[in-house]
Amino acid sequence: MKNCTKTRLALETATIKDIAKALNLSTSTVSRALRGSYEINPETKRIVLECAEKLNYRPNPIALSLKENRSRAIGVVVPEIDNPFFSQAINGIEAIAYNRGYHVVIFQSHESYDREVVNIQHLASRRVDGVLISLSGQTTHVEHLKELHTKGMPIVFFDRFSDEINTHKVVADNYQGAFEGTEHLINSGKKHIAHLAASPTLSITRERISGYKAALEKHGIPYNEDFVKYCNFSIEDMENVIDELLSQPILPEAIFTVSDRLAMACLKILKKRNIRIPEDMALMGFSNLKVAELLSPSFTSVIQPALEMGQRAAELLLDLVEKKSKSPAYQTVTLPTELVIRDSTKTASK
Amino acid sequence: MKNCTKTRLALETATIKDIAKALNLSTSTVSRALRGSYEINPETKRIVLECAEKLNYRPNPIALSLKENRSRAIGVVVPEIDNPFFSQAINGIEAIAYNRGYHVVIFQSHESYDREVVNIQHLASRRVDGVLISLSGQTTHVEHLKELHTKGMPIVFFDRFSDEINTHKVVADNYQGAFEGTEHLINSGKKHIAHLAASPTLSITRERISGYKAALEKHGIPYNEDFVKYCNFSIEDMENVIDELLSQPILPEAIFTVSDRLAMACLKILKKRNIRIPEDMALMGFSNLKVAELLSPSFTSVIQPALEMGQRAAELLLDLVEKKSKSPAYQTVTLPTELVIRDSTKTASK
DNA sequence: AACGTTACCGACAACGATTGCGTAAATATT
DNA sequence: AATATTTACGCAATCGTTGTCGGTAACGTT
Repeated sequence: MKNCTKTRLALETATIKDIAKALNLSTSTVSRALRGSYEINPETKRIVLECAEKLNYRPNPIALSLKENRSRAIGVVVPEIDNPFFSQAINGIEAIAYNRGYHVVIFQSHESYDREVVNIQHLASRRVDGVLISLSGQTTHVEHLKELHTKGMPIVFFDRFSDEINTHKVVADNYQGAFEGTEHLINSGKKHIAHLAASPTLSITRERISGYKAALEKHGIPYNEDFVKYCNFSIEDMENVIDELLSQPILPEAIFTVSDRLAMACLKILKKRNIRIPEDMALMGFSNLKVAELLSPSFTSVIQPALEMGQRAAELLLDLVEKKSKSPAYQTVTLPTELVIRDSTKTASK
Repeated sequence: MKNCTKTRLALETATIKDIAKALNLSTSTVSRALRGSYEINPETKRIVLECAEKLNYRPNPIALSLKENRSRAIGVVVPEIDNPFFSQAINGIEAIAYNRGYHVVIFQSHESYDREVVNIQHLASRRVDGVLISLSGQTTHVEHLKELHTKGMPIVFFDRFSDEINTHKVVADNYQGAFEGTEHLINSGKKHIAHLAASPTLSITRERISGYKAALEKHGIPYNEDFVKYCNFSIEDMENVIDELLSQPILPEAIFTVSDRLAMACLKILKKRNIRIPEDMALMGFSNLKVAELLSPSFTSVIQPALEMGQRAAELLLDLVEKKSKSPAYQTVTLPTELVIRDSTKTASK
């Protein structure tokens, strides 16, 4: 009967015990009443519900997590939040997670392998129910993930994956996107087409180069490896590589960049050098910039469905998390890209 | 001695109990050994540490959370992740949280009051240790936050705050930024300057309008309320409002937009109408777009230190979280903005 | 009247970790 | 030698919740 006024450090929330005490019931009964168990008197239920309402009772998810050995949270590891592609993907992830009752815990690898490993360790010890990850540009081996995966942690890759782990993957059709993009440049009359690639260790890089090569081959244009430049993600490195490309004996007529940041760096340097786009040099990108059409000149892009990729990946992950049956029917979802042609590749010989 | 092979649903992780069993010790001893308690035999410690290492023991943060009534996670509520300002801010938040041992749980309000309320409820029941929030454009009252706050939940506002809650706030110097921006337009020879504002309920909106008015007043330009337009955040609404502004009897010579999305929408519409920038109309924004300089024309902006705002806010929040003393010396941190002048406001009469 | 059914509810253990308290043995003190 | 102290560890409670088991009524059945 005595109302205990315990002062906790943080916010005090009513527990099932408080309700039990107030109503002179056992915690078991209260628990069952709250979950609507059939073996509780409807009248008792009513009273319990009423009291719970009055005390503003909220079940403690931490206690539940401990009991059920699940956290109802998923971890997301991306190279950089502040990158339109990833922030759009996270938007999609959050949407799905949200209405399936999960929370999203964010980690950034900053394109660093070491950070990625630490992130994974955190996620593991955090007991998230599953992991969505897009690999860092530095990542060449995935033992850290493999260990987690064999231990039973559901993992789904999106965009940047590794073949060494057999699980769901959600990717854009990088090959086709690069093929169409390159073909568009070719159809615009360009023969010397450079390809500014990201880290050579990434799956997306390889796929896009394949598409690029295939388009060249289809149109009988010889492949020139001097026209393909890789770079990691530091600003200086990007600018150096681009400078290097533009200082070659044979200047390309077109540059196909495969990331937003590369595209921006490239545009900046070209402008600085007073190279006219698209007259002197056509430019296009694998881009998720919403402002692409407002750039100067408006930017031709192969657009990836970032939001949808996030959604699909989250759905697949949560299916894995909630699936009791160990059905390893792992699939690779390939989403179509879209080529949007704008001014940066407009052919002069119109 | 018997090695129990319990098969849990998810990943099996060694617990303190497993170590105790393997070493024929009590869990208390193991626990103390792991924390390096002075009252444990150094030799015993060694053995325990060794065994923990071998079993790849990781303390269960959920169990700790339950015991200590804290989660070592902070909740972040933003209107939209996929918005450069907020993704940059989250970047800063994640950086600080990361190296202070906290995790970041993300929520989006999508500029909806209802979503924001639900988010707050989730955060509360999730038992995060603190909340960082930037209010939604629809939010006019903050009872949901006030309740949480009076219950003891540390809350720190960044960018969009409410005066009704007495706590730390981290904001950009919106007044000064708007003042300088407006003055720049005036100095460029413009007299009819429109101000495209966000939701009138937001603190940032009021502050910026104040700065705008003050600049007008300083230069003896009468305030014309037809030149100030508010809009919420739906694309249609934005375009309607802009269309409306551009269809007035007196066309402004310059538009000062106060968000990235508004600036983009505005730029788009002006281009569609073949209104030349800056000849027919100067344009500038309160922007965090990294590509602002690459837009067509390059975009004059008042830049907010988004990353730093996130960092400062996270620091203040974690200080609150970890502070034992209830010292309500709440402060409002105002970070300076920076006016970057580019082509979109270049004066023709140079 | 004796038994079996239901309906309803409580005690207890468990999830993983920490901690106050107790206590045995080993050592030190007188 | 008797006592006091230290060393090193175990027991049990705790955090909030749920599952298992069990129990007690009230009722119906023979």
